[in-house]
Amino acid sequence: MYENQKLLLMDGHSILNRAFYGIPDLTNAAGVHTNAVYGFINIMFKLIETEKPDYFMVAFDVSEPTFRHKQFSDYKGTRKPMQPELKQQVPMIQELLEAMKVPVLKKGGWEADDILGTVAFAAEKEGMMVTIVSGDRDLLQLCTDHIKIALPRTKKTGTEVEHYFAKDFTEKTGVTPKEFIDVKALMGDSSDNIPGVPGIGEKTAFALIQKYHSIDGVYEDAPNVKPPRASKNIVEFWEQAKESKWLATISLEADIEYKFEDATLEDMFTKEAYLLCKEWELKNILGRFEHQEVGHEDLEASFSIVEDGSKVESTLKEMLVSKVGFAVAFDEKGNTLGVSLSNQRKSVFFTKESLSLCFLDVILSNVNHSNFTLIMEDIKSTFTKLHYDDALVAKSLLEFLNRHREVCGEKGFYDVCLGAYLANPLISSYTTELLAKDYLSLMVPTFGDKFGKEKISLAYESSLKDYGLLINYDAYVSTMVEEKINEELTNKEMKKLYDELELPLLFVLYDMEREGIICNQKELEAYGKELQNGIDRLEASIYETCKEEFNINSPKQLGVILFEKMGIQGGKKTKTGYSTAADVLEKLAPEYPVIKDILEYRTLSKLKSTYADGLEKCIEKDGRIHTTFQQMVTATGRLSSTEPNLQNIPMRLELGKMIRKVFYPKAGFVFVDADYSQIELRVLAHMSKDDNLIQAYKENRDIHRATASLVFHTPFEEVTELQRRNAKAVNFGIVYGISSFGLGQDLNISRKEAQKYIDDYYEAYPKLKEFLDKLVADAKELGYCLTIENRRRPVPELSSGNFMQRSFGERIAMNSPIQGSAADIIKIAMLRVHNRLEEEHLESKLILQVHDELLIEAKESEIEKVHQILEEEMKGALSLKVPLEIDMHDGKNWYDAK
DNA sequence: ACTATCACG
DNA sequence: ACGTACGTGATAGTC
Repeated sequence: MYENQKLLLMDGHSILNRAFYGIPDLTNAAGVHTNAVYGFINIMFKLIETEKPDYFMVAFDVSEPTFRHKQFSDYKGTRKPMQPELKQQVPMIQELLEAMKVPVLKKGGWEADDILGTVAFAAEKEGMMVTIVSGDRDLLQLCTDHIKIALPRTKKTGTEVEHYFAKDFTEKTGVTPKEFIDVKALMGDSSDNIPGVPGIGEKTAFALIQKYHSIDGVYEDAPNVKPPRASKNIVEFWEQAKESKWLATISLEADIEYKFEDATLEDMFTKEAYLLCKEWELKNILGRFEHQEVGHEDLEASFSIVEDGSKVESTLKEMLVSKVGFAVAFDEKGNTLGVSLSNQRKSVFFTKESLSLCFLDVILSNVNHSNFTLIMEDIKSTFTKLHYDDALVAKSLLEFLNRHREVCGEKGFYDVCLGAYLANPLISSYTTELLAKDYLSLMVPTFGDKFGKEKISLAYESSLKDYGLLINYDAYVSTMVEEKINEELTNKEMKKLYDELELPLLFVLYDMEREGIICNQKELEAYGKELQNGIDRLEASIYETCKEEFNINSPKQLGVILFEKMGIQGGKKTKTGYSTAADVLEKLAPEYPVIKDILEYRTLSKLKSTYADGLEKCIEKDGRIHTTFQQMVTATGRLSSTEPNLQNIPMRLELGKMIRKVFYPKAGFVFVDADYSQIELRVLAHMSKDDNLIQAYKENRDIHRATASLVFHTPFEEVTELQRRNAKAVNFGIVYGISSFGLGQDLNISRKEAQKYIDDYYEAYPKLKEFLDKLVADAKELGYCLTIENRRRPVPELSSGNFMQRSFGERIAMNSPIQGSAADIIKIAMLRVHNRLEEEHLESKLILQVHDELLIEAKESEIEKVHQILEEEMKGALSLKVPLEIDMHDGKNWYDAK
């Protein structure tokens, strides 16, 4: 009666264990650890989706000794006792499974293995196909032609599952699953306390069983068994071998009661299970309940696709009566494939064929500056490419945003991703799926779900229905999520940050990206050639000294040459080999001249590959480089710059700094570069209210010298260069969330000396310690830290049980408010500078931001005004307890302007 | 895809 | 006793 039905069995403890170690610690608001439960359920759903079983059960051990292992106090042999965080989750998962009406099989005196074996073989006898999911390879002895063992492996890229039928197992190991028991009887297994036969390891055990097929076979032919060690021991330890086999054998006759009828998957999504998931805040899993309860059918029925251009206008009129969600679809080349709008009740995808030139203007005239909700994720990638991108709609969209920014900046336009970033900046990408899951508990299909690895353009051509569905989801989710995010930002008192800073800044960044910066290709090439000469020279010299040619860029090869072949002492080991990092090598340089060459080689090849060659590839047809400023990447609120990164152009060393000469303004213009002077320390002075620090800045003293004077009890005028340098390092350290080890490492002094510096520092600035301690204490209590402008960063590391993680959290709690407040300040300045340039109708443009620095391409006739604007808006961005100072220079290129 | 290294603030 | 400075991105080598 069960012919061809499918049974899925899970090894409860083993999968729970996998999940626990594979998934970072998660807790709900009450502090209950949930990572293992969460991971377990995900693996479970994944297997249910792929295996599509008719019946499903989970087996657990009972944590009391079983009769097979009764001689040992711990039921799992020599394994360490379970961590409390994991142990707590055993009853939790069982409760959840029971709530989902999944039979939980457990029985005192039997291991989960035995239960799985017993049920699997009984099911096989009834004609079923069985899949057993476990993290434990011991189960492999159970696989047959109808019983499959699935071993999930948690990788960073997701969970992958290995499948074994009997033939797969035999192919891989050369023995049958049954024979594998005999292999274990010979080799033993310390984690299961199976002694095995001394002197027989894995290799020998497999070889013997491949030949003899059983331990009895080996025993009977003992005199001829090789190696001699095995020949002798199989006789001498024969009783132990038999005992081991018994221990290794999974019973197929466990005394367990079950009914397949109780194991149907019909009603897993019960109210009880829903409430448990809610209590444990397993939001991701809650989405599946919604999926079940609401059903996608109803929602997707409200989605449609318009292909006929003549229907566009009338459809729009129908839809644009209230706020709409908006999403643009691009193919892999950046061509526009269509646009979706959603007013929550209806979502419509307009294909590219249906779109008219004035699509957005049509919207505009109809909505009369109504609200827009955008998933900017889809749009931002085209920001930079815009200048040469012909894509009709993308261009008009951006022009639309650009032209109507005053509307957009107030209440007409909402970037849900940007909002979600402010609410939680730790997320790696703000996709529709994620927003839907987090804010709507709605599971939406991804492109990968529908099309796998297919190209986007092909998906559009071949299956418009499914493709349009995805984009309709984007639009639908954006409009649904906007309300939630708005509410969240209001609760967190971040609406001002969003409305008045981040959203308006989006347009400033867009303008900066579009403006770009001239980069002279010929000069860059010439610079690259110079570097290449140096590289060739150094390469030859290094090969000669080492008497061998090797890849100097390979840390692995370099490590072997230096620390093995040349026998250089002091090689610090890393996970993979020797460290060849610059700070390690530098300490060895005086003794070995070749190391100096290697370091110089490194410097030159870095400049060549990343800057000379790398930047050249980024020069666009207009002769300019258009970076992308990422607004939703950093945890602290800073911007980042990609493709290329223009925020890490060399500066510290002269040779590298020369690259800046290839960046220059257009004819009739000059660069004006202004950077804040020690903005982070000034922020610290302000936030900590430390009188000495404030005083020093009010008097506009050399802060590092002043610090040295206080720390080393030396009159200000008599501070030595070394003292100043050390004090500077301490100042930096404070901003980073100081540790004596880190400071010691940086200054190359002992940890003890470093600690003394820190103690003296805190004595010099007494309120600082108090303040930094409070930052940590507050962050521990709240779970997050805040900047001056109420920008928030959660610090989950602070509640970690791991010392290292927790210490990291403490440093984050000290650093993020400082770094983040500095980011707040320069963002305010950018906005104000940009607005001033526009209001005063200047042709000068803000083109770059480098964390504490702004670069303006200024018209020669406007230099004075630009100076004034930078001066006023940067200094006046916020009013702190200390003045904000800037350094400002003009130049005919970026080098000269610094 | 991950690691080591190094460029910037 | 633990083993570290904070925040980024690009490249080359290795698996």
